[in-house]
Amino acid sequence: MYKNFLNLNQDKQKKILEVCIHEFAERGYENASTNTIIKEAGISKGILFHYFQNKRSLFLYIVDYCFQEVLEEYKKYPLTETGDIFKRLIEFGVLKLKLYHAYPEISKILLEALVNSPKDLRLEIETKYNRLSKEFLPAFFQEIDDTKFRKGVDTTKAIQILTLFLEALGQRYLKDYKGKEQEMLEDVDKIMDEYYEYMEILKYGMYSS
Amino acid sequence: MYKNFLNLNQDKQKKILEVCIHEFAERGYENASTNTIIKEAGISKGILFHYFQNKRSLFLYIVDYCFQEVLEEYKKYPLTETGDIFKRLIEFGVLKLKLYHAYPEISKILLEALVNSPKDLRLEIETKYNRLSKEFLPAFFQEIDDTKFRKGVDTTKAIQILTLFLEALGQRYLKDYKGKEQEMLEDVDKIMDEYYEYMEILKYGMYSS
Amino acid sequence: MYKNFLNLNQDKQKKILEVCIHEFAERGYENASTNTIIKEAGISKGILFHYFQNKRSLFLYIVDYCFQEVLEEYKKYPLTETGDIFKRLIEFGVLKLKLYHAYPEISKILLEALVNSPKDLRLEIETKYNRLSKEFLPAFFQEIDDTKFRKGVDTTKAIQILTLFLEALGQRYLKDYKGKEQEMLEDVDKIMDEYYEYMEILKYGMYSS
Amino acid sequence: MYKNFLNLNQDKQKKILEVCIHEFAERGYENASTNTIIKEAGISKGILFHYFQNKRSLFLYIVDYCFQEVLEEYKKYPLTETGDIFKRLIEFGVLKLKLYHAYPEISKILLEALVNSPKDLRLEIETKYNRLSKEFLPAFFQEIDDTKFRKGVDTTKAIQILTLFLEALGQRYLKDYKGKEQEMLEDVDKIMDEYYEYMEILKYGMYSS
DNA sequence: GATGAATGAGGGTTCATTCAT
DNA sequence: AATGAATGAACCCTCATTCAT
Repeated sequence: MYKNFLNLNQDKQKKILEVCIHEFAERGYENASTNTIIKEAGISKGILFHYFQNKRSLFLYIVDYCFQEVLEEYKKYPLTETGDIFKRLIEFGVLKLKLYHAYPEISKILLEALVNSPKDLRLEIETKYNRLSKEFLPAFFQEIDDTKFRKGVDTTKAIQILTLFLEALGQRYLKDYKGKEQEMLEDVDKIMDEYYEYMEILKYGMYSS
Repeated sequence: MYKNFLNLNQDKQKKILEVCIHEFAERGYENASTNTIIKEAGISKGILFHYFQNKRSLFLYIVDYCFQEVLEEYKKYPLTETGDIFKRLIEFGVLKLKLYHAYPEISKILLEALVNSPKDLRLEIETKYNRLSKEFLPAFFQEIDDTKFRKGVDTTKAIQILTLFLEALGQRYLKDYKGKEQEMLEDVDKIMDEYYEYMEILKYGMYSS
Repeated sequence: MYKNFLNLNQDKQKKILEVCIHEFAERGYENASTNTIIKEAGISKGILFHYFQNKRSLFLYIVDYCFQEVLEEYKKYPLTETGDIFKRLIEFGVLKLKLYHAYPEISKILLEALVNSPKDLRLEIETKYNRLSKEFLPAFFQEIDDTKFRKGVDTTKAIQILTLFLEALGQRYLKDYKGKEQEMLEDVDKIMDEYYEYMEILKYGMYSS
Repeated sequence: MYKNFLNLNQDKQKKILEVCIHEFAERGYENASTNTIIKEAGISKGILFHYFQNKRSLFLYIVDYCFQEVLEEYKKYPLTETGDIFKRLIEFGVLKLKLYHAYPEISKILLEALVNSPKDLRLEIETKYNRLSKEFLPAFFQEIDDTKFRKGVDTTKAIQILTLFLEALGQRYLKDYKGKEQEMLEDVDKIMDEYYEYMEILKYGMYSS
């Protein structure tokens, strides 16, 4: 598939990837211009289409690459809080936000690949996403100590709530800090405090004591 | 402004609106093609721009139309639960979900108009949105009985949690039922039950008794 | 030909003519927009093309009208200096400039009709121009007292020189005062003085004493 | 800048230049059609804009090219008469006329580029023109022996007259010989004689003896 | 006579993709 | 492997002109 590209030396690959990520992040799939890409990567029209058959497959490659990239980052920071789901979720939420802001372009591509691309692309990417998250997420919750939940609380439901809520909260932060990545990093402590406050309320509703 | 269009007989208006909504929903503002629109609506290039001066103003009209459309639907279903915020939110969440599924394209346009359009368009739409939601939302929360919250719970924060959570839950349902609008309507009771279960947990964490 | 238009009451005719003159003067034949014309004249698309079959013939009508208009103006100011060609030419030159500036749009149309229009239009207008100027110009020089020229000076040639020179001088003034019609009218005396200076030199070369 | 175009082989460049010159000369900047150009040059839409970024810059290139072309022609015929301004002007006038007729389209473009183009284009071209004419024109008059003028004659005014007159005369010849370039070249001697006659009259009015 | 809705060709420009070199 | 010249469809939009009313 992409072997022509993968045979390139690392530096050139890196350069091209960076340019593509930048362009796709900034302008979205359809508006991204292969012309801009080759100009900024300093490569020729022909060779781009030699590496990646067409724009579509180039984009799929980039999305995949971004995926792997963030996954590896996630793996670099193993979550320490194992027993207490609330603490773990806060850790996870903050990590996510940090990664969003450490790799804003990669994050933007991943977020928007599922929203702004043409239908067929969207579908293709969606299936990959789903496959991956099915492998990844269960591991996250497997060591949870579910004896702490109060009776009458369906643990799965509770986790659902927490996950969904954190997802939504994360997105709200993302929106609020859009274009102010630096500020966000400075506010990490404040954000974590907020996470805690919210979690405290939820915890009260779920835990037994 | 749009009088040329509004003078048209209802059938033709409907047809054109449907085509535009479909195109803008599927491809977004920038990638929507006026060529596709005229082809599918069976009208000429010239007349489209006779009705709506340009693509931009066509889009604004469509967004406005979508707005009115959902607003009217909302008004059709006045929320009955007044005192208990949890019940009211459930009602609201389910209503929202129903509307999402009854008008998936309209909903998509409204959701993405504020996210994926070029900056200037976004700003123009945002101001309209804000004006409307300032009229609409306060009424929603004004009669809430906040004595019911337990001490130590910041009412605003609590409402934030509920709103965010419902938003996220709604989106998950949306995703799950994508393309299966009928099933969704049949499952409304099941969904409401789920809403209740989730809410019960949250309520426990927030209410005093 | 234009009888539909000519049957209109004078006010309506006037209004339409003014609008057309303005549009054609400002934007030239090809860039002039019949849309703009009907909008500003407050008439309908259909009726404009009912009066004048098409844009081409509308333009020809306007050019003709402009022609008649300036010709009439010329006739209003019969040149007083009869014997002395130099004085008459100065009078004529200044009159011309005044008319250019009294009717800048009409003048612009006439000037540019012969330069900026499509080839076939240009040719058609040119023939009319030539026919008219052949009737008009000889009268201008018929009462010239040619005994004043010094021997060896071909009177016809001399008049050619003067005519050409004045033409060129007039155009230079036109260019210099482009967009500053008011200033020009204020400078009329200064301009006449310049005309005199130039003429004095030429006169010295042509007259006998 | 125009390197894509300049890398073309001479024949193709020539062909495209000719077509562009023809189109711009005949229809002016705004009404010239890039569609017509590509059709007549037998090239594709894409490649025209690959050579020249856009219509504007294509036009600027063409104007520049025309400029260089006539300048080179001027240089081929160095003016021999140095002291006597009259003789020199005749030489110059005739040369100009010859060039007008040898390159009617190029001449038309240069003449009208400064008159009929949109304002911003005009300004850009004007600055280039001025820069060039400031290098070129002074040389033309610098060796003039102005002691020959009779007292009371303002040398500058005199030269103004001569220049303006020649300009006007040239334009009349141009008009007379329009479409009959061959005849004109055959009549060069007759024309020069006429120039002489005219000049003789003017000289008499300006020179002292 | 008078309207203005409707047409569709044409405007300049950008684009992903191909292919001879 | 690598280049970039070349293609032509597609982009939004404007236009003179027609014709049913």
